[in-house]
Amino acid sequence: MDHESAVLELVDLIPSGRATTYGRIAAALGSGGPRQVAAVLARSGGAVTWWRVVRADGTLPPALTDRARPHWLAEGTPRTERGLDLSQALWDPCLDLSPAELSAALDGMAP
DNA sequence: GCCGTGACTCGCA
DNA sequence: CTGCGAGCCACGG
Repeated sequence: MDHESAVLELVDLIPSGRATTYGRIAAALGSGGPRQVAAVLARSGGAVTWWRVVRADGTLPPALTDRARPHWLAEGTPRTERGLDLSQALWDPCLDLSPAELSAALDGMAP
C-alpha cells in the first residue's frame, strides 16, 4: 500500500451528497499534506469521485467548479454560490468513517 | 538522489 | 471583505 493508493481509496469512500477537503484527507492519512492529495487527484485524471473533494473554504478553482457543479446538483450536495456549504456537507473520514473502514482504506499507513 | 512543481492552508496586513 | 507570503511534501523529470 502506498500513499497514492490510500488517497484514491479514501476519496472513493466519500458518500454521495457529501464532501470533504484536501486537508481532512491528508489528516486522516496521517502523512503528506493537502497538496499531495491534490497532486494525486490531478494525476488520477477523473478515475475517482474528485468532485467530492474541495478546498478548506468549500470552493474549487473555477475551471473545476464548472465540471463539479452538475455532480453536486445530481447528488444534492449542500451548496453555496461560490462552492459547497461545508457546514452541512462536510464528511470527515476520522469522524464519519468507522475505525474498521478507515483502517481498511489506510491498510496500515497511519500509526 | 537532487530539484521544480502545485486541484492547498493558514496567519497576518 | 481581498491579497500576500511562507510552509508544506509526495510526485515526476
